[in-house]
Amino acid sequence: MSDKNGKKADILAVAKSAGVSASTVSRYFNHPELLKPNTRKKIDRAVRRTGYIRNRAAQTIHGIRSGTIGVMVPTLDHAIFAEVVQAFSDTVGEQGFTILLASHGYDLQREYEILRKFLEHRVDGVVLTGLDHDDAVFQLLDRQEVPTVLMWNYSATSRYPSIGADNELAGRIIAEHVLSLGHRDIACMFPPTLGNDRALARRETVVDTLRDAGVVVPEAWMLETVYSISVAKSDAAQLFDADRRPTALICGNDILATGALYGAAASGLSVPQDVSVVGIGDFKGAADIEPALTTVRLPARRIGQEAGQALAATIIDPEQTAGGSLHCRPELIVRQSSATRY
Amino acid sequence: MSDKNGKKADILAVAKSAGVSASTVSRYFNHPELLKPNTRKKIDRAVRRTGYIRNRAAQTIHGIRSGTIGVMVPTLDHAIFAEVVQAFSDTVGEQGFTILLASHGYDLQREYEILRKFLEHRVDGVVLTGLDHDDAVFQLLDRQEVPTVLMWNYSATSRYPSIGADNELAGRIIAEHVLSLGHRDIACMFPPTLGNDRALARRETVVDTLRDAGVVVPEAWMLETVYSISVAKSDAAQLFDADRRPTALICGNDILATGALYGAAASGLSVPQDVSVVGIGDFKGAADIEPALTTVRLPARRIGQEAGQALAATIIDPEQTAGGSLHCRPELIVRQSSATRY
DNA sequence: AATAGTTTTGCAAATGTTTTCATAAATCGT
DNA sequence: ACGATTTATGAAAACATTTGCAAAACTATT
Repeated sequence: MSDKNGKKADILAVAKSAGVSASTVSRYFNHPELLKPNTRKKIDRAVRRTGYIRNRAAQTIHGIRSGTIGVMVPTLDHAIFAEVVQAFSDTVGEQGFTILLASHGYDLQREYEILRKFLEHRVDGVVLTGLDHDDAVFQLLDRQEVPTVLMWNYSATSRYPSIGADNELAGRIIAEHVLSLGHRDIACMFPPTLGNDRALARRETVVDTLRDAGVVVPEAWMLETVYSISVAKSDAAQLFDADRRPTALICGNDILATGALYGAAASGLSVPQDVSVVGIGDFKGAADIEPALTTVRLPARRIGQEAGQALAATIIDPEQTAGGSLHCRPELIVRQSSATRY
Repeated sequence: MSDKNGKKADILAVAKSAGVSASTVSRYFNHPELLKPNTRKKIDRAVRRTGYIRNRAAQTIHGIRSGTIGVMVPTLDHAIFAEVVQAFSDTVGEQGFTILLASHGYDLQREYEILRKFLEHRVDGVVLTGLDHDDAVFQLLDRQEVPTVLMWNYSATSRYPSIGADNELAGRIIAEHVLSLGHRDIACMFPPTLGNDRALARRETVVDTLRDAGVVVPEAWMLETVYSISVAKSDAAQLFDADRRPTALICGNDILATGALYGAAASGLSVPQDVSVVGIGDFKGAADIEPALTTVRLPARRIGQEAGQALAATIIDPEQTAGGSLHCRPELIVRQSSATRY
């Protein structure tokens, strides 16, 4: 069925099989309108016959775009990042890009190494998660002049265009919500903030907002809990079983909040009557849990799309679309897990 | 600080800057042991000075491996796939591979297109999710002779090495568990099976196993529910609110089961006293929900690792490790959501 | 100091494509 | 049927590397 069954077909094999030159075959793919319909047909058949597949590596060394975008996330194990990546990938996929994906596990040194790998592959652009990165990372990006967007977080003053939610705002929103319900005895549960600027931003703002309202969170109520429902559950249960307990618990993300909800149940407390529990994120399922979780929505899907849109645009026309950061505003979603202190 | 600040540095710029030839620089990267320590040092400095980053595209056209692996999943929005991908990526990352990731959204035609893209990028290997794929996909793989593994599902007779769990077995295990508890009035809730061989395999086997035990599931109890906690919740609630209701509900995955648990609560039923609910998957959080979910564990993490291991091995030494499928056995995890019919 | 052997380096060809430029073929008006 | 345009094709250079081979630079041995 196929010519030259031995080695894999290259453009020359196709040319030979079609009785034309390599240049013509190249044009067949890149500028088909320049070919006579008849030649086009001949080449078409030859391509089929030989099973030829274009070699992007060979194109790339001509300075042609590689058609890849490097995407870096801390981990895919958090549904929220998976969602962002999915949306991003779909969006740029429509424009013909394929993503190179890697996760650094909150290790900034690894992030640098992976970025180098991306650049070795001559990605047309890169997306990093969050605003804070090793200085070496930024230097590398500067030097290589590769289109970059920082996604997930937003800051007007970020070093590269940032597209995402303002996590400080998210923290403020949820803190103000809890305060507005009259709570004064408030505990916090946040993930470790090392190498995680999102979590850090949220925590700081929550604490600040509470303090500005005259509420200080006692040391013992300032929980640092790893990203895990079961750990959050037991940490929360322990908190609730203590002599004195808070009337509200602000969690750094919905996973912790979910665990906290279970923890409350395990301690025999009912939410929101005995204690209010709130999260940040509006992860999938937050609406469905019992009781439905009050939280701040970080629009993951939209962020992924906007980031994809923006990066693809910059890659395709570097002049035009340089620079714009975009804020995907977080939004308070009040459900059943929070109520007025009574 | 850097020479030739204009254009991006290539190997020749480094060579010039170090006062050696391009070949020597190439060897510096590929066979450093062939260089004199002194030359090595000179080149080292020149690389730093010029900010040179190797161009894998240019290497790839010499038949050198591209260092990429194409990974195709239906979607990243299911935590379980995200988990597999994460494990896979980490595993092959250790061997220096970066993954090209794409999702086809259960559209087999798109899968073919994406596979072509992968091949254009000259991936060193590809991973597909599940056993069933368009014939064109298999033909392409055959023809291009690219190392391939099918992950997530296992079958001894798969067309390419498959590494994953036997979904039929998973279905049988959970069905037998429910039967063993004495249930006879059993409902099923499965996702749409179009383009989803995993779900199909599970459903078929569940139904068969029940029938073999003399239990037939009435039409009205055979729910087809999209992958969504909230939809599952309302579907389950509707099921439970009917005149006659089952004493057990077998769900095709843990997301549906989670929804069903909420649905039961909404209908005022307690699990497992009034009704047993079981899932398949053992997704993260299945252990933590109230009541903790009885399910069949599909070892996602392990599957990703094993698949990565196997594929990397085949790529690095194609002769040695051709072919081995591997079964990551599913395992019944009995928790609180199932109990003897009473 | 000269020879043989070994290690290190450079030259040039090769890799699979795109693209510029030149040429051949087709089309057109007369 | 003729030259003038226009259109379609091919030859060769370019891209950033690697690699086989040969030359050059060392070492060791006498």
